[in-house]
Amino acid sequence: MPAPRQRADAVRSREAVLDAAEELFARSGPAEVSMNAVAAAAGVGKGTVFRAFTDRTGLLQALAERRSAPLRRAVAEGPAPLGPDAPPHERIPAVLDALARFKLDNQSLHLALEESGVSSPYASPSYTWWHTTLRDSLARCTDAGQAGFLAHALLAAVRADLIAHLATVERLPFDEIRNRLTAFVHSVLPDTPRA
Amino acid sequence: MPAPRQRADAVRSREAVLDAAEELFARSGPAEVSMNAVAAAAGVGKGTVFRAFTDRTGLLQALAERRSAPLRRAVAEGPAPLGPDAPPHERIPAVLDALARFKLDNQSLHLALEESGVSSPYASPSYTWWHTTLRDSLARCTDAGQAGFLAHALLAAVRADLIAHLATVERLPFDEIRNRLTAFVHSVLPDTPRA
DNA sequence: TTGCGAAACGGACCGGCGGTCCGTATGGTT
DNA sequence: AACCATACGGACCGCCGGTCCGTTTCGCAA
Repeated sequence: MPAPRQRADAVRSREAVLDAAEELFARSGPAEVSMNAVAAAAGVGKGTVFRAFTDRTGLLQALAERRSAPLRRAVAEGPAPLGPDAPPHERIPAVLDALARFKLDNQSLHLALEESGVSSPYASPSYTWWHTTLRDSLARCTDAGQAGFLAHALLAAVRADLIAHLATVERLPFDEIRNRLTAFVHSVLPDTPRA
Repeated sequence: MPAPRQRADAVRSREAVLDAAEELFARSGPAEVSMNAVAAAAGVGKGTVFRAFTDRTGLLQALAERRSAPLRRAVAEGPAPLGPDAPPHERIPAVLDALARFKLDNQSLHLALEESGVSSPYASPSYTWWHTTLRDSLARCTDAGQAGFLAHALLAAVRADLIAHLATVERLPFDEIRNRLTAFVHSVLPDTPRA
């Protein structure tokens, strides 16, 4: 099964839909954008959208995937402070900081993702990847069981809706968020000077 | 405006709907239950449901309100360790522990609530109340700004979907969750012995 | 007890959603 | 050039949350 290949028009459509969706989501809230609207904006039939992405959640995930690829690469194989070679005390705060910034920059997309579908965000492969990465770094500072929970707790602190709330409702400037988040992360890492 | 009074049938209906909804939500997942189904199960017309609760979110909130009243009372005016007289180092872990247990016991309801509607859970009065309570306790251990963020972070660690994930997917027994949560909370409180 | 206006009832109805289906058009291959 | 697999598009479906309005019920006052 050497790669089923895709027809040229198919890839063109796929790209067009992705672009249109990105545009629409950026402009208005997550639940406001219907699949119909996406199809129309992409200049494509509805069926095409669903063939390419299966369902709404699929489209959202593909979008998030594309958008987050650079950050994930930076964490998976980049240089310090994000990359795997950085010492945990440096890497963990850096990763959370980057995640917070990323979620803030892509608010509507993440809100859409976290609330889409019936299932929790915890089921998504993306969450699992971040959790694993973080847990492995944490395991170098804490005992294993606690590392797993801690990774969840840290990720919970940068959930899109919380960050959005801090920025939008509480009107905290991003630097404030960043400072408090960093202080929080340090307080959770053992053997680290308190802020 | 001394209290508009309500007709007897209205209160009867309201109660019936609440009961039926509680039953249905407990039995199956949150998104699975339609307003139609609730109305039918309550032996009541759809219009009645909407007159009593305005919309889906309203029903969910009313349900959560009713269910959480005892816990909120215990925290607002009960004895230590939950009540306001308990010292922060004792009260904060106790409150989070109680919240975790509560969310686990009422999974489907809370999942429904957190994902309902367009708006984030952070907009609900209920969240605000918990946040304020926690922040005020925290303010006795930390500087004010950090207390606000910390309260958010702690509450994020007991979000319904996370707790549900730990219990259901990771199959952690509740006591494990409780232990790790408590250890986490302590690590965040300054001037407290580490576990 | 009866009469009557206000309040609540119920379910047909609406617009719009996510998702499917299938006749038609368009690659790519020989 | 001919052929068929693949992709296209948009009419169509079932269902949902929410509204509307003719009918029933409640409770007060005569």
